[in-house]
Amino acid sequence: MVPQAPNRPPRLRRSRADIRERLLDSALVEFGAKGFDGASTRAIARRADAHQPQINYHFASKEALWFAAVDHLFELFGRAMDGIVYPEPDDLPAVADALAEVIRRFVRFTAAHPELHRIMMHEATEASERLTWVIARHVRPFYGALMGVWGRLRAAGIAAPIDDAMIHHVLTGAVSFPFVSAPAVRLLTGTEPTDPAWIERHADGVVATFLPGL
Amino acid sequence: MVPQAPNRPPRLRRSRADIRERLLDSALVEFGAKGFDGASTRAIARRADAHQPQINYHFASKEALWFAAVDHLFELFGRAMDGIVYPEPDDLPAVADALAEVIRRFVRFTAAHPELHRIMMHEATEASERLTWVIARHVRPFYGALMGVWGRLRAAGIAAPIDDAMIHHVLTGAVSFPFVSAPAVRLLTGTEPTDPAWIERHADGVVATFLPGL
DNA sequence: GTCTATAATTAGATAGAC
DNA sequence: GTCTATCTAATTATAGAC
Repeated sequence: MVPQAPNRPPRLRRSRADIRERLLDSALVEFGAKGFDGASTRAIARRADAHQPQINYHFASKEALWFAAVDHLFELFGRAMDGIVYPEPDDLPAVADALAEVIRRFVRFTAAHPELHRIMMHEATEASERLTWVIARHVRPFYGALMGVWGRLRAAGIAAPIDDAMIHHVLTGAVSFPFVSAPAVRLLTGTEPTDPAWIERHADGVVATFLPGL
Repeated sequence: MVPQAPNRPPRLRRSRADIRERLLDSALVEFGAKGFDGASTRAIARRADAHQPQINYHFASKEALWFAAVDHLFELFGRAMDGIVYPEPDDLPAVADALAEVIRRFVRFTAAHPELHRIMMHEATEASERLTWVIARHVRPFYGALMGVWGRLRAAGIAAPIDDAMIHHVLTGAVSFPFVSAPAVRLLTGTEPTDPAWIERHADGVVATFLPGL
């Protein structure tokens, strides 16, 4: 019974203050690529250059890590919408301009952070506590804001003829699917959805299509 | 050493000729809800009222089951498009009518079989052999057909101003996202995406939005 | 707080009785 | 072809040295 095996590799200690943030970023990529069940905590830790048990140390569980990572990402999304000026509801052309700006920022954010809607897509295919939580906490505010103006924009002939109850998901699908499916876009079209010109063309197209009366 | 334990449950034999098809249908639901990695062969077998090893008997592996199930589903999709009359390419109004009919059938099929684009979404978030295979085998033909007419419809002022390289994914996202995310739609809007009236309103909205010059 | 070791569970696949 | 039992590997989580 030797107290220390002779050829055990030396214990490397990699102390870093930002390990929590690195784990959050890594979790977003892995959850976005594989979904909650498909992603493994080992892969998340490896990508963050950490050890698997550190996830249970810095977060309570795999699920707690998921909630923290999604909170973090929606915080970034909210920040991307900062500074939008919401005009008087009766000034419909100004409302349309503001919505166009929201759509453009939505496109750019989704291009920069495809993980958000990748995770939403993975989750939205099946009812779950995680889905209920993310919708109540993060999605409903944006849905409510769009509901408040879409009907009036349609009546004024500015917005495309899509039902109020459907516009949120139709618009979200049109905006985010090319970035969520970026690997498929590359295979199918040979174009690069992270190219800035690609992103702006996509934003122009979506705005012109969904707000044709602008 | 008793040759037969006394209280072992009796061996129930459930022989069914349609077990292969039941496994395919079950696999589509489970792969659609959880993705390839998240779905378990035990859950797939349970839903088909079969035993887990029967998957390895009737199919070579979990992956072979995935390929067979996706092949089966795209076969149904192709059948849903049967009978579409493709007019002369120069008769643009007739081409637009045909495309509108394709979109309507696409909407109805996705409503009836949300598993197809659920599986596509799960797969498209990460490059893989499965993604490469399904795009080359099943997606590219439809992409090619749309490419052939979209530019001319745009030039004629019939189609919405979306780039040729983007229209496939923008349209697919707009059509399928509400059905792929049906659990989210129910939570967020309180409406039911499988309701026939809902489906037709969605089809009308997408056709009018993407083919405004019709 | 980081690390090794491992417990407890579950995964896909296989062997062989029936 | 169906079924029970089981193998091997991978999973999340925990215990305890450092």
